[in-house]
Amino acid sequence: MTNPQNGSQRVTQRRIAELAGVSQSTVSLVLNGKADALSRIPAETRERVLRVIKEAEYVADPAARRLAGVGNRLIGVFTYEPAFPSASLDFYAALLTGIESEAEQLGYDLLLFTSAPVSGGRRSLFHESNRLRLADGCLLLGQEMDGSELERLVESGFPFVAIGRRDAAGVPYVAADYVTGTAELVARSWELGHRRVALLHLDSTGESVLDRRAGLVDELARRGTEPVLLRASDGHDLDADWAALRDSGATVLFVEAPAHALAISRLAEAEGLQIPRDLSIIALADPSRGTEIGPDFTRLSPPRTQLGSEALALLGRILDPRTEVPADELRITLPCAITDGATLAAPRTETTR
Amino acid sequence: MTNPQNGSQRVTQRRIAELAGVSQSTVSLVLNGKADALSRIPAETRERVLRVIKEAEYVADPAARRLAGVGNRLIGVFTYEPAFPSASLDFYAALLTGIESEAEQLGYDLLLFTSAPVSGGRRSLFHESNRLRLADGCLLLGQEMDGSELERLVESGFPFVAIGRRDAAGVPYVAADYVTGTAELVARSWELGHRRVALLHLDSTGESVLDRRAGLVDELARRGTEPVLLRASDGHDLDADWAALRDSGATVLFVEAPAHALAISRLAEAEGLQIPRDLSIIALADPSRGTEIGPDFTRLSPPRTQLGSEALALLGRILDPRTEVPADELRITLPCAITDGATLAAPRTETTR
DNA sequence: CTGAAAGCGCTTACAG
DNA sequence: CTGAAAGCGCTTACAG
Repeated sequence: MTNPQNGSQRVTQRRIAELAGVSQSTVSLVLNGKADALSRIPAETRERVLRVIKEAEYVADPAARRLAGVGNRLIGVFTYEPAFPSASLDFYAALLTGIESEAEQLGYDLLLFTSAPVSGGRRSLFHESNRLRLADGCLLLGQEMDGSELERLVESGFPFVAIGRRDAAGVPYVAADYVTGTAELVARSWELGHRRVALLHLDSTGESVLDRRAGLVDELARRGTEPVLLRASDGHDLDADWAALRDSGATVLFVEAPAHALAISRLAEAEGLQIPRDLSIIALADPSRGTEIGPDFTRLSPPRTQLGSEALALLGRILDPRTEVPADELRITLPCAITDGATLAAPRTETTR
Repeated sequence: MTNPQNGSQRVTQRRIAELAGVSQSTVSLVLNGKADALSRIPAETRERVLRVIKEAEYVADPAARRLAGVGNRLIGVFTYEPAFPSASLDFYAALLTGIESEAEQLGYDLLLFTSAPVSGGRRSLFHESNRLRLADGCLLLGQEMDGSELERLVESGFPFVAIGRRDAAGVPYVAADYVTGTAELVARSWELGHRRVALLHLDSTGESVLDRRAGLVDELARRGTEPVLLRASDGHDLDADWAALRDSGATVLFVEAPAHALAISRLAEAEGLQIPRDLSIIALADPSRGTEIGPDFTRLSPPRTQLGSEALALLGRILDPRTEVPADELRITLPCAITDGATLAAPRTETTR
């Protein structure tokens, strides 16, 4: 079998140079020369070189280019969790759709860091920083990212953009505005008469989790009250979740994970409650496509595809030597849509406002 | 913004060498040396170097390694159609799941060629051959591949594996056995009493399409008959498909694309037919997850995740300098499962065998 | 036991 | 107008 060591007889610039009767540097110039340098090469020579390049089907070795100091139009994509197993696919698929289409637009290839050792279900960024460097820049995807790791990446000067808001200083990102979206849903509930609001949030200190919680808590605070239940849950102890919920006397329940919302709604119905007549439930993300069919949740719909494409577009601008991206454009926040579903209605006990 | 030209002050082997008080080549040796070369370096020196490497968080530049002639544990993934738009996602997702998990196992990163110009809905492989070379080897995914392009790739010596059977000489692949799977479904229909068999196949000369058709035609031939309808259709003119089907008098219809099967079943029901009482329908692939809910088709279930992981495993073996893959192991065929659904039953008109 | 040196294929000042 | 040369950061014979 061919081995990668000796790429058969790879066509190089030197070979092209021989064939065209010029020096290797002239070949390189014809390929990459800036306009002013190029203009000094007679059109005839240039065309001859180009013709030979075409005939020989020559293409520059990207590793050599990279080593010589130029970009390769290669964007790294680092996912903190494996992307394709169906569990995560629904989270990543829409992001990747946006990233891929933008990559096509901008002429970038994508480097997926799939080799990074997974410990505790998550990939470690810096064990992989070597591979990172193969790319011109990198996109970071994941619910939670280590702040000090991010700061170290910033410091290293390696160009990157995170998807999702990040506290760490100097981190460029494209994020959904969960605060406003959640607050808006709280406001809608309030207007329907809900006063007892509960939140089941993910057991994580990721910024997006904090944002959704802050959106809810702050909006209630503005109206002079606070949630009757704020509970971190990974959805593994549904009975405990349900008990806590019932004790709280909440009339509307916000649940961060759609699958979790579905499970809770099943539990509620098993106890004879009707949704939304007896209990309103709001999900803070779109359900995954592969999920069991459940109620059509009233919910937050983050613009995932757009997050992906905008993140790559931003990275593209950062990488473009011709543009200097103003600091205030390094952090982009996109509005979060609200999808009207069938699980939010006026509370039974407080219909009389 | 930092530009990729000057990786800030990247730590290099030279720097490590200075810090450890050894030469740069010793650093490299400690990092990559074969056992016998290494054994000549005193354990003390080795440990000192390793300690400095760790402290300085040094990682080798992959571009330089690649240029110096070693692999980068980088596998290219070339999809003839964009992978993530939801239309193709269901085709690619399972493959990518298998590929990703195997990549993790083997310690490979994945290079997605997303920049290749798309013309006529398909990417051109050789316009991209440059980028191909960045990877140690490449996986080719797509329904249809240009035979001469494949042969050229074989000839170039670049290591690759196609997913799906390919006629072109010398092409290593991992494929599902559509012939046997389809034949088995024909046999089942036959045993139920079906004698008038129709096939609506994709309008493509891709090997997998030909295989499914051959499986059906040959199995019928073995039983001394032939299909009453063999129709290429891309599903755009359903009425014509339906008319042809009705004229054929078929009692069982094989449809290659699940979405197409769904559309036809709708049409049949609209005309008052019951499935499978009045017409059996068999799909030759699993429906995509995102699709509308339809009948639970009796169908072929190609082992897509396994195809992905086996393809990468095979490529891994091809790339491994320590192993020589025997020629007869360069083409792997995996059995195609059959999923019992609710759309195959004995024909009404021929229940009396 | 360890280092100096060549070479991988490029790009880019710098000479002529 | 075009070429020789240095350099990118590595690996790997080859000297000592």
